[in-house]
Amino acid sequence: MLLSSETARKGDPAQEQFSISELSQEFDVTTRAIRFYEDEGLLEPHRQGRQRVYSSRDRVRLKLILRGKRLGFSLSEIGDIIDMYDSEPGEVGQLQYFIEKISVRRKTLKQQRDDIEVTLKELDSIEKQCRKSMTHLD
Amino acid sequence: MLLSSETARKGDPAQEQFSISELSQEFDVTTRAIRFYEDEGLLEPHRQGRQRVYSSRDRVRLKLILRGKRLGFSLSEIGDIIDMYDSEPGEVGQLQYFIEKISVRRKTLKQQRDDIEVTLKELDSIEKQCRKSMTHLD
DNA sequence: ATTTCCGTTTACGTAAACGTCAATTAAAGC
DNA sequence: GCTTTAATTGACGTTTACGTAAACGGAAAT
Repeated sequence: MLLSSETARKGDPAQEQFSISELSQEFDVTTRAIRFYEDEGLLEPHRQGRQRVYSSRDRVRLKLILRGKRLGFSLSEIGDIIDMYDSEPGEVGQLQYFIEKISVRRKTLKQQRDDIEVTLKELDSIEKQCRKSMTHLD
Repeated sequence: MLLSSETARKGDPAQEQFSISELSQEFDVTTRAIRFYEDEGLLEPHRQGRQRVYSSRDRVRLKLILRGKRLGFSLSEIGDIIDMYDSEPGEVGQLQYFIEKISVRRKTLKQQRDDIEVTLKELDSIEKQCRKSMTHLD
């Protein structure tokens, strides 16, 4: 036994490999979702026969996808953005595109912050009213 | 002419009335959306004949709906929340529900903040690389 | 041999939040 | 009186991001 499948997979840190269920568990997404991202062109893992084998690069891309989602980007926007991580950093047009997207998102986030603050203040006042009327009933 | 329709509508500040298109323009939502909110039970304006007439209270509710949306709540959640603004502040269960929702949203927002920071840092580094390679070509 | 488990493909289903007609009505301006 | 103009109702269409079920394939465990 020169190389178990384990050592073969984990030997070189830059060449780790992952199954779809491993990634599914690690990032708490369904395998269905991961395959869907592939359908949408956001991932293209290797195959061993028919089975998908994900490299650490694929894993990073998945991370980026999920982060993009949390930031509110659509999958197609995420596709554009992720591809830019791979592309030569010389194409200024793409950089511009990226910067614009980010700036729009930033505005949304600020608006959200303001909204949250207002809402929390109102929450406080409602809570106070509530406690007031509760002690009133003692 | 004792009361023009204008003065009748704007006379008492607490009894202002609005048409669907006025609200639509003020808040930059389509009339379709406003009617949809009504279908979902989030608004119930009066009628003059068949036409919808919105009170300033309806207008406030619409504001709350839109803020809720910006905060990422679903329309049904928004419905629950808005109703609480109207309900007696004695029902603790509802308050509890509200507080939980808010706390979940708060977590999401923090996560978004972190994601944004990471992304912006990466953006910076990409930008630097780009400028570097540009000057390199001079 | 067969159950079990993981994975694959294909395809139809779903939920949310409206968009987009089409047909109708009603009011307002000229 | 006639025509814009604003509003209504009803119904079907649309997009995104998957869920879900069916049917099958290979490998491993019993």
